[in-house]
Amino acid sequence: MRRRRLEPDARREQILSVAIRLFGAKPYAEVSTTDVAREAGVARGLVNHYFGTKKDLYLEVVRVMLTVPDVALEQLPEGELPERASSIVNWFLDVVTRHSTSWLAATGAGGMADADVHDVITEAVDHAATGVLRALGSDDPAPAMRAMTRSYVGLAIWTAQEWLQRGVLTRDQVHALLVTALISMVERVFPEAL
Amino acid sequence: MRRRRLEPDARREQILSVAIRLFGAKPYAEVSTTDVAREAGVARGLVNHYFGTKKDLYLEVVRVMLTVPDVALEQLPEGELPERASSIVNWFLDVVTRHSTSWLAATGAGGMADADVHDVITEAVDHAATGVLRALGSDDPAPAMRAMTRSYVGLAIWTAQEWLQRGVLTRDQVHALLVTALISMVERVFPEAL
DNA sequence: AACACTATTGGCGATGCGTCAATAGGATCA
DNA sequence: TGATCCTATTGACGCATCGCCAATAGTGTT
Repeated sequence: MRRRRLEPDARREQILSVAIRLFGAKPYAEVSTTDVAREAGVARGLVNHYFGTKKDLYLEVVRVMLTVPDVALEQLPEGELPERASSIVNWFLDVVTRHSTSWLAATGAGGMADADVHDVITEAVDHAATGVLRALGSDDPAPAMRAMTRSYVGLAIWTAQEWLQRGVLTRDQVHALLVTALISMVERVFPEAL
Repeated sequence: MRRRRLEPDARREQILSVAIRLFGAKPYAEVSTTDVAREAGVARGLVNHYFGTKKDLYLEVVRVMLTVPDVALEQLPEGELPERASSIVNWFLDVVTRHSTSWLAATGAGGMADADVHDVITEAVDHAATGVLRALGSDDPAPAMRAMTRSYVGLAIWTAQEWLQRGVLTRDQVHALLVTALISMVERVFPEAL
């Protein structure tokens, strides 16, 4: 058996891409490190060598899955609340649509839901909440306001899953629901909560 | 070793209660069938005999965890929308508070998030959505309306977790957020979505 | 007291994971 | 070009868990 020797970065990247594909297609428990190694054309021990434990590898995969280019977040329209809400929701739906499969795998069924994974997802949600708050013009919100925004992001995630997995709602309906919910939250809840 | 012989129902019940306790305290992967058997004072093979595979046992556990006495759902106040919304939210928060640990384990971190488990949770969410819709006086809603209500239940679950795990929000704030969101949804989204 | 029914046991085989000493690819240098 | 060194890579060992099934032993019945 002829073996090929790669730069550590390249090998790591290759194994990671295989893992992303497999964990995106099947749930955690149904993907063995043997599978990853075989598809990468590599000994199983090498996977452990680069990523430590299997859970560590999965955490890396989830991190990549949830990492999202937030360039678009920097250049949001200046208009009134409805315009800003609409555009941030559109941005979110675009992201989810583009990475739908891996995104569903990371947040919904197919994951692992252990404590560490939960932390990674929580961090991503918090990041998204920051983006939403910034889009609303609030750069340094009160803790309660930030917490409620995290809940809103949860609604967005949940609704996106409902949309993509069940197919009952149209994108326009999802958009309307999320925009309305966001505006209502800002107008009716935030003023009283602070 | 003296062994005790029980009625199948009793033995099954006993093992199940042990499993509920363990799966409520530790995530799926960290609970072995050996643990369950040991704590139940029983051979490991017996667990398989009564519940089949480990996942089957876990599914049974999640079902029990999510099963909720919906007697209170039958007798909801007759008042206007705000009153009805407030009482259904209160009912939900009461349930979550009472079964908080097992409830968090079933819906959030600590679970397994495989496809079958996801189905069980989805079913429970759908059941809760039915309750909400009934509280709103809608017994046979359009599919889109039902789907949006499922999303709302998702918001409620997410917010409850935010509340119980992070402790940033107070119960009153959670209540206000959920009631407002529900009313907004009914008033602003449902009329246009149908 | 002997029997029959079946709840219960304990061990077998398979699979997956983490680790580590041994191996060999390939760049460097004489 | 051929010897040498560094380290990327391998393969196997030990351990844990799981599903399965034939053997065993409670317990009510005759």
